[in-house]
Amino acid sequence: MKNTQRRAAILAEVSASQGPVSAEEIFQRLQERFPTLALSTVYRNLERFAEDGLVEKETSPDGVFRYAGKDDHGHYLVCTQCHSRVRLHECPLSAMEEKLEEETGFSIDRHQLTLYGICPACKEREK
Amino acid sequence: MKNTQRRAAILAEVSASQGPVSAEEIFQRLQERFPTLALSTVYRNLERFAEDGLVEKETSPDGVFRYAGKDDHGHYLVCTQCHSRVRLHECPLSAMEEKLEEETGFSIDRHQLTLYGICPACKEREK
DNA sequence: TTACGTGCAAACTTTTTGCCTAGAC
DNA sequence: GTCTAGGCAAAAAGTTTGCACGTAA
Repeated sequence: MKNTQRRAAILAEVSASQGPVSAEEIFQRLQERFPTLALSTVYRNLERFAEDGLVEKETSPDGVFRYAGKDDHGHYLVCTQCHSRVRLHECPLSAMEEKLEEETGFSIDRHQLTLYGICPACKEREK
Repeated sequence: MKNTQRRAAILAEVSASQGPVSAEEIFQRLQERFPTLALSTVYRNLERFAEDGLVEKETSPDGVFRYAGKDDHGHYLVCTQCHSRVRLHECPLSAMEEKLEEETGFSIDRHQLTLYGICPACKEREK
């Protein structure tokens, strides 16, 4: 895998992100630094990273693929209106994972959890 | 909500399915009974059912929307090597969501949870 | 110099929308 | 008879692919 500026920037952007990001989002963020960057390049690289296990590819509830750094273990509560996010400190899954490993035979090493809702500010604004 | 043959058939098809089904899948299954059925009708109805809480809309790991009976809320366990997936019927979050709503002031209405690990077959192969 | 990476445009897939007719109430 | 539902076709939105050129090794 060759080391190009764009490739490095894309990976850095995923890693620096809090929570999963879409190809489009990364594309936007890199527009300034790389005005000629193509969206297809972002897709191709993300796909490659996912294959090589550098990032995790997942589908978010809006139906678009999002990518997350493997070391990103935080869970978020994100507002579906203003996209603000709150990081959660608790994770209810560690207990469950052990039971699931027994039941399924998988070795579980990671999970991705994001909750969606409407934040207090947006609820207020709606009235 | 009017009661039409097609609408009833679509809902019945979701309910009869074990696990989530896509619009396309339902469309295929109803082709024989309703040769003139349009795919857009399937989409419109599924969307409507989801809004009214009759079915649950979810994104499966391949990126397409799938719909499941309301009582069939589930999550996926996916193998990071061969990408095989198992669907789980357990969800530890319903209990947690209520607590989080209190703590954060958000109204939580959905969540996305996927677990990653290595499946039994891949573990075997690794040896 | 060779092969991999990238931009651009076009293709593809899945989902949504508009418009007009058909059918439920 | 009125108003919702549905068929058809086209449009959107997201993602992938082919090709020619650029660039890392």
